Amino acid sequence: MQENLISILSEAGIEDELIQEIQKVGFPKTARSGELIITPGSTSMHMPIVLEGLLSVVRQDEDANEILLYYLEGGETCAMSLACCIEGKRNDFKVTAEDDSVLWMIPMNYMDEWIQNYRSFRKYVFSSYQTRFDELLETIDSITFLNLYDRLYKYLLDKKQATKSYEIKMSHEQIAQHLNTSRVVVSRLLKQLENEEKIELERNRISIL
Amino acid sequence: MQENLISILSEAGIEDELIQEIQKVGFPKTARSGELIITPGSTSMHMPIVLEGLLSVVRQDEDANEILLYYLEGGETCAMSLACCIEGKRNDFKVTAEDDSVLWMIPMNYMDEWIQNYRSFRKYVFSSYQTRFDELLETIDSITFLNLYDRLYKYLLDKKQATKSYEIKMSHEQIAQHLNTSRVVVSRLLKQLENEEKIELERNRISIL
DNA sequence: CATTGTTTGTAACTAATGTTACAGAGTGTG
DNA sequence: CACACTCTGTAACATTAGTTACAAACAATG
Repeated sequence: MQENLISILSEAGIEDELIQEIQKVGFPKTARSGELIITPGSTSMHMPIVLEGLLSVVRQDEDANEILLYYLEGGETCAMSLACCIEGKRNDFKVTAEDDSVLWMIPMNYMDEWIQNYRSFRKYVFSSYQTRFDELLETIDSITFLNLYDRLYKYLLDKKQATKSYEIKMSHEQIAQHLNTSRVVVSRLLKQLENEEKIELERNRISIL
Repeated sequence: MQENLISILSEAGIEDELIQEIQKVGFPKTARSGELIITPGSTSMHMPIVLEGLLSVVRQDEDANEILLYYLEGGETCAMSLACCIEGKRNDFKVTAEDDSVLWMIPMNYMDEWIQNYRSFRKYVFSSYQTRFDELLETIDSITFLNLYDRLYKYLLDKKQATKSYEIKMSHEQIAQHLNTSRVVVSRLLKQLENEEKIELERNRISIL
């Protein structure tokens, strides 16, 4: 686990001195698949870096309707937590473990200092922001320019890439939530995808062909 | 114009030394209402700061469908240009003057140095990023959770706030483009808003009541 | 293996949004 | 004022997505 952290940080260009500090002040956190990591309305005191597994970041409205914003994969961090903390704002999103995952939690109060003192960390944080920004734009593209059929298929392909597995283990209901639509609609379109031989359907499992 | 720049920057907490440098290496640019400032596919060599007026930032897909992402008002800057430049990527959005506007253009090659040397500038850039991030999220909320009627009304109220005028001088066609829908649909819903006495319609003009 | 809860399939219907077509009103210009 | 052009209103229709309702398949558990 520690090796994982070190390799991730040094690959991101973080210098040894800072890596040691991150090891010292941070701590690991494991989450089982499905576990809620950040809830809307809370205030983040830690910035999580994903060491293993996969997290989903989901936006919610007042009526608890949801939409998937993006995934966080190994090596990535939650720029939004950072922003939330710097500005002292509440989280208005929720983060869930999509797989069994391991995170490295860094207390927020070190952030400002490190951003100031370490060029490499600055770069890491900036580039995280930028990546998230790009992904938000891609999400906007999907909801704006695609119909639900294409959005669903793209969703499946994205998930395939994020999990590096052609098998998606989810119920139609769960998918419907990520796309902010209803289960019946998802079932209908999935069946259509199956008829067109793009996927195969089983209970709690979708195979991408 | 210069006074405007100085007051904006010092209000953002930028120190005098840097303000002077920004004045020295930058230059003003005026744009008439409707003028295109950044086109998709181009590479930005300058970061624009809005001194006067109002810019719109619009996302486009391959078929030239569009959606408004957010406005840039006085004092704000285009974080996306910055990101584009740092990563050397193409712009995949377009920026248009919504009113007659004045910008201060800063050559990109100073950015890295200033971010490194000036705490205040770092903060300014970070906070710009954060503001844009929040606005993207709000845009996602609107597209995802609102029906077109509510989205349109929110669009009008947002525009009212951005221009500080209860009169919106646009054709239905222009509004339809910002919302990625058709003119006929916008006309239909505007008429409904008028019947409910929330707005008044004239040619090329909508009054918010 | 009976019971319960979850998941999926499907039909029938409703609502929202998009499209096509056309008329009439307003504006600018020679 | 005649003409061309843009903008708006509206009807009729098509398509997409959302809803309700129900049955059957499957899984977990005692």
